[in-house]
Amino acid sequence: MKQPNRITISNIAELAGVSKATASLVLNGKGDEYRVSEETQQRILSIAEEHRYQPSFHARALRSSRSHTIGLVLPFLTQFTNASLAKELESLFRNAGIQIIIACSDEDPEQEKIVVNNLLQRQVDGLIVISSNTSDESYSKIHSYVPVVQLGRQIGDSNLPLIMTDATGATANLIQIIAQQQTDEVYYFGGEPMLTPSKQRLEGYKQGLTRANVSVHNEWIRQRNYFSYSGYDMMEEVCNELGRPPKALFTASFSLLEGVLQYLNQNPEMQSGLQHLACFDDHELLDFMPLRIDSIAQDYTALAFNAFTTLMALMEDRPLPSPDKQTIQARIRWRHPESRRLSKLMASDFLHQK
Amino acid sequence: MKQPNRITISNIAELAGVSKATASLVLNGKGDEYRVSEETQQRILSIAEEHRYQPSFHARALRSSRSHTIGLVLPFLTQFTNASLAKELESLFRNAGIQIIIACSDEDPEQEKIVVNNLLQRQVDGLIVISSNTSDESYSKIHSYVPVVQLGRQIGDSNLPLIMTDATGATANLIQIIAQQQTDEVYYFGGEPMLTPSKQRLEGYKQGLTRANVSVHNEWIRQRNYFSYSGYDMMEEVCNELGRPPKALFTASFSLLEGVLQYLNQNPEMQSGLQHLACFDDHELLDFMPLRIDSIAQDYTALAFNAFTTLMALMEDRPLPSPDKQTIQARIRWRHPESRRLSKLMASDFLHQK
DNA sequence: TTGAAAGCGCTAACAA
DNA sequence: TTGTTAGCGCTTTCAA
Repeated sequence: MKQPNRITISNIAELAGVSKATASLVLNGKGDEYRVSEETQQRILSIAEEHRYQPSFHARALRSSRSHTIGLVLPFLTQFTNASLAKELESLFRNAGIQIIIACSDEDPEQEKIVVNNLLQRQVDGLIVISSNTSDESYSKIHSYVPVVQLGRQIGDSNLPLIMTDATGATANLIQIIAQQQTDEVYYFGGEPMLTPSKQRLEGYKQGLTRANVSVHNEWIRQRNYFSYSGYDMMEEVCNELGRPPKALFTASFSLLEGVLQYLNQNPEMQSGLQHLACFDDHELLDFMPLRIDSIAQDYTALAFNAFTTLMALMEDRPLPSPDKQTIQARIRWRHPESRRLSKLMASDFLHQK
Repeated sequence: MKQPNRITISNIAELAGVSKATASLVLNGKGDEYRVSEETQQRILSIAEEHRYQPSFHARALRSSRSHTIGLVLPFLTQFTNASLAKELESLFRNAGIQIIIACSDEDPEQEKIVVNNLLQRQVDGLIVISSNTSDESYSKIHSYVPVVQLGRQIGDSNLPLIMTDATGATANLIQIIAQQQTDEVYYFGGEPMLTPSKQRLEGYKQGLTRANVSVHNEWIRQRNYFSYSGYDMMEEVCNELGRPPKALFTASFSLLEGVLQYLNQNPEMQSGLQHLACFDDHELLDFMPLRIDSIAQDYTALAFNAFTTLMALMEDRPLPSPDKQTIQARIRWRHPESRRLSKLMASDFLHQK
């Protein structure tokens, strides 16, 4: 399967009776700048069009050491959050003439190293990472020659540019409302405790309880990893311990919620008594669930857009349009009728105070 | 943001006191073949390792006109089906040393043309397309120099290699069981009628009705496009016409089902009377829905794997491992208790006949 | 057993 | 206003 005889800039130049250099200038829109005569320009352009000239990407990349390609590293493409971010980014960068290469780490730091290396070998001009690492050591090195932007998750306490959701704030607001209704107990199921989003969500949970005057019980807090089976396992564990389901439960991710739902589906007797179920991240289908699950919806468009502008600025050596660390507000989707009522109440209280 | 002084093969050669050519040979594992002395080989290899030599991707691509990159064109990354396929393909190709570039067409043939052009410009070595086109004209041309594999959807009656789900068979089986329970009416909501999967699903629907001795009523069949709002609109339309919901309804995609569910959520009075709801494509969350929705689960792993082996064979000019057109069986997820009972009955009948 | 040299397609100094 | 030239980093004859 061999390439057809690609038409090169030399061919075009020859056909137009000019030199490669002139052709290159014109084809790159620098014709006027270098004062190539209008007539020559037209000739070159029309010949190029006629022959459907397409500059060779790799030649250009080799020459200019810019590949017009960036890498996006993420754990799983099948997680709705990641797919949404990828989709938004893909379209933003494509419109800017930049291809984005998606690489999956499967939430595995080793794998992540491999795929990042791969991307660097391809001379990506920039990197957006939703990292599974807890140390930014390697990324800091990389950042010294290829800009790196952290999206959605902070790697340890990295100083690299970061765009993420205000998880603490949103979680605190959500938990506060739930804890006001369910002062006896509010359980928390989380993923890898070392990941920054986990810390923030847990912090938000604690703040929420405190604001509702409910003291934090450590036995309410369970953390494992973000795979859905962990949600299942933790739910099973708690239900067995209590001999009943928890009265209120917040899961720090949608995947964990799926595990919990699976458990409930297999053990329907555990559904009654579970008064409040809520989770971080949102899905349209939650609107049609019998359980009224409150959820936190991240703003993918804003997250992607800010990551885009930040990386573009870095790649073009422009000053950053906004601070290094950017926090995007999330929106809480109230589905539980009582939660909805209370949240409205609180909002109006807030207005009155003003 | 400039690249660090990349270490090139010339550097390595110089440090090892050999020529670029020798270094290249050794670094590409052709040392023995060309009988480079063991000692020289070791020297070159260890120096390369020490300096973490990484060959320049673009130089190599320029020289060999193979980019070790393939393109994957799909409508939306946020659709679970596409994300699942992309994920499987990404890992298969990565393990084979090939990067995959994902490009979204947003289900728009014009956009698709643009992104495909983009990919070709990057000299992808192959193309996997989940196309929104109805004519394979341009792909046929492309296929003459870059192999193209159709995945999940056939473009018109294209002869290009094709891997897809046996939608007709699965849909027929599903509909047959439903129609046996609900002989009065079984509605069908579909997407773009010109797309092959639409035709196959509709064909399966008709076969299923026929097998159940229910005659096809054209007013049961509505087709628009695959966006979820169309599901909503069609549902609204039918409910208004009938003054009640249809007794049984099959949607040709998950997205259409979402629209239907949204309508039902906003018009809860229309939920009673809707005895059977089923759809093409599956989602874990359906297990937790109050409505027992039967669904058809495609086998993403098999689809991706076959697309992978087929494209690899084409790229390496090997004979195809399997026929040009490959059909993958789907699995029906019975959730409605009566459907489940009937389907088991039928399976055992089938065994008895044997 | 190794090296010299050509060239993939492109851009950008520098000349003319 | 346009052309000449020198590489970017690599592979691959061909020659030694």
